[in-house]
Amino acid sequence: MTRSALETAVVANHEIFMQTSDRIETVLAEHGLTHATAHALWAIDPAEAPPSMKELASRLYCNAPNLSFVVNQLTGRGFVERSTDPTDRRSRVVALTEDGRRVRTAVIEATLALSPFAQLDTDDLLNLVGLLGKALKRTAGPA
Amino acid sequence: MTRSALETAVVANHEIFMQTSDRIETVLAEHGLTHATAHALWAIDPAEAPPSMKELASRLYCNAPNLSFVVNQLTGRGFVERSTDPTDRRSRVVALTEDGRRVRTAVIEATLALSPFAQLDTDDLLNLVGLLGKALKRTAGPA
DNA sequence: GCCACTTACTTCGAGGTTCGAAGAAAATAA
DNA sequence: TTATTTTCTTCGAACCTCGAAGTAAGTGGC
Repeated sequence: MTRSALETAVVANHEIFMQTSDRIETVLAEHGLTHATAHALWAIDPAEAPPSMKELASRLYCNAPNLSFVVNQLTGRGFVERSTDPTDRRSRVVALTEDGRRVRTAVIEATLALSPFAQLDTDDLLNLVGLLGKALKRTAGPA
Repeated sequence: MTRSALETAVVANHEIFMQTSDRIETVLAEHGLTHATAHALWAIDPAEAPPSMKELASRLYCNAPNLSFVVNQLTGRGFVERSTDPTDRRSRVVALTEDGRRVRTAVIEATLALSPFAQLDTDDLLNLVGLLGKALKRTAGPA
């Protein structure tokens, strides 16, 4: 029996992720980042309101203690700053510094350049984005 | 400026991988596996000749010491067996045990069932497989 | 206002994972 | 035979992740 289309897709998605992670390692190291810290940095969109720790942990699929550890490292590097949310003083919001914005942009650009997806032409990319979005949409159930 | 199709695709690829990893955690734990050991188990196809440690490390994008550690765990669980390659006695080949084959199948089935891709219909899946394969093919350069 | 409860986060300590360096064993080549 | 290369393992350090416990702040009942 030959491998199903579903299995092939899952394996290919995994493989593309692993290849991308592997290739950006050098770039991350140049900025003093690891995969965990780079992922967190990426997840903070400077165009949006700074997320709380809780929100960020959910985006990264990690728990609160782990996120505290990661954000401490980013703070130490001067890439993010914590502050207390004035509307709920239990919450800490995490905002990019100017350095953080710069490094985040550099990491994203390097990742896009090294991704296997960079080889696809515009039509294929749009097609792909549609399919990946469809897969994610169906399972995103609002809470 | 809005996000490019390339960036959207890369983010979606990452997100699908994270969601899948997150969802199979319970199943892996039931079999005494972690992500690292499950990935290694998956990478050993019982239909092919057992890979050497070197070959397996390359598939997993990890280095030799790390793979030794992971294979030790799988060996402890009784899922794989090491033996010396008779054609090159420096090499150790890693083969699935009967238990290993059974658990590998269970892990793959659970993963496929929980993957966001499971929501796509056959046409979309075939289309997706074509696009992912295209992205991988162009960058696979033979060493 | 006071008290119990819940929520958001941090610290701590343990365990899991990854990796570079060094070393053992076997193949290769001169 | 001897030097070199290849494959793998062990060791030790650093990093990552998580459960448990603790702190601070919001919420609701009275």
